[in-house]
Amino acid sequence: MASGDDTKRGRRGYHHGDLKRALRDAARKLIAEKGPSGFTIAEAARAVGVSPSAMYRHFADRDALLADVALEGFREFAERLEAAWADPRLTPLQGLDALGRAYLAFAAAEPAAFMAMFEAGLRISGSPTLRQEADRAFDVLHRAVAAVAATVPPEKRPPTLMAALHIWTLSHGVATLFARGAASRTAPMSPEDMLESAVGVYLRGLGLIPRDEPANL
Amino acid sequence: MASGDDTKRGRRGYHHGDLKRALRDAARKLIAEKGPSGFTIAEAARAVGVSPSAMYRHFADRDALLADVALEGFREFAERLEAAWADPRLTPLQGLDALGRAYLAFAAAEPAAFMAMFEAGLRISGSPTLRQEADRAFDVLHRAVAAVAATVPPEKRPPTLMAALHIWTLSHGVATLFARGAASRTAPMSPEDMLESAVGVYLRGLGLIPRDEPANL
DNA sequence: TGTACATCAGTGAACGCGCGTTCACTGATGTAC
DNA sequence: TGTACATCAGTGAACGCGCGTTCACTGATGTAC
Repeated sequence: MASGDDTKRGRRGYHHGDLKRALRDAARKLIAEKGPSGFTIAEAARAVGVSPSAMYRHFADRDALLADVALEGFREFAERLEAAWADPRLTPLQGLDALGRAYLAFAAAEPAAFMAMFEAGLRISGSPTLRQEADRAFDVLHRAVAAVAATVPPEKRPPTLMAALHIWTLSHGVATLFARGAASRTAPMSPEDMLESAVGVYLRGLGLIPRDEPANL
Repeated sequence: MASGDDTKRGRRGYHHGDLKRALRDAARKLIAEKGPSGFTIAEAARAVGVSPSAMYRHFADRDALLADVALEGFREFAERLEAAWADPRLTPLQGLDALGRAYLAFAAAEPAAFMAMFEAGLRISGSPTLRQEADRAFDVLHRAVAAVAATVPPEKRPPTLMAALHIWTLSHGVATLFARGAASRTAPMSPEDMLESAVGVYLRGLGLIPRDEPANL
């Protein structure tokens, strides 16, 4: 309460307070509206109420800002997936389902981050930090798949890395095709149902769900 | 043979011959190099050896050229899928596998078209022609899935539209994540193997491949 | 508590650039007679 | 076969624009004594 005017949100005269965050947020808003290529430094600066050159105190150049949006995106993405999976009330199967929903929810709620991460031509492997956060997100999925596999006798367990990659593929496919409107045809069901049904069939194929039982989440 | 100098490929003086096609091709080359947003009319015109304003005889504006690249992409895409599926020597299962490979091959061979189709923010449903060609591509997949389903007693057949959408999702996911380098981690197998194994598991889950047999393509 | 000074985080003018699009134009081509 | 004319498919100069980036600068803040 004593920390000063919170209403003005950091803008306190000549010095901004947290310009880096403000620019990143403005960039996200612009990217969400016009795509990664439509975003410009000039416009972001204008939105924040700062001169364009102020950006260079915080980012090397335009690409650096974009990479930062992607990095923050991967962080949030990993956090959301972890949060979805961490719920102790869920069975492994339910947890995996929650993970898929979190994947789609992220793509829908943070389109700018999602685009910066996957559609801006970013070379993820180019940056160790970026790669680390991206791997962290995938590892959650990998662990979830392993947990589901562990519900079955050892000799029946499929290779979990492969299964995790397959389910990642399904999630990403649904997210890009149906949850963000790139599909030509409207699907006859929601993205969430689409992903859940696909993963359900897939897990049956792996023998992780009994053949003739319902998914039983 | 008598049709004039074929070597000069259409450029025959003041009039170009087939400038529309030439511009589209140049655009594809540029898009492949720098992405849909990196492509400019000016550069395409330069590549073709024509003034920038010449474009306006053939396209309403920059977006129209891009949409045309996407449309041509969908046409070629549908043709490739049809060709892959049409091979009469293949069993339905083999045909479906060939379809998946054709999907990946297209994404790899024609990245510019693929980007224009799926990653340029194009509203496919906005244009009937575009939508028609996109649907044509999907219908090939739908028919292939139906053919695979038909190898099984009627009461055991899954809903083919849903299955086709699922497999489309898998194909698109593998294409975007692994065949075009957006993935953070390198997969431990080729995109083709990734897709084939995923579809294999999926089809087992649907009961279209016997549980404990190999895929038997 | 006051002062001098270093550092930090902005400004704003300027730069060169290439873009998409328009316009009146003109050279080339095709056609009617 | 030759000529007049309409149409087509280019030119090239010009436009206004907004961009990313640089630079020397200056106002605000923090700190040492």
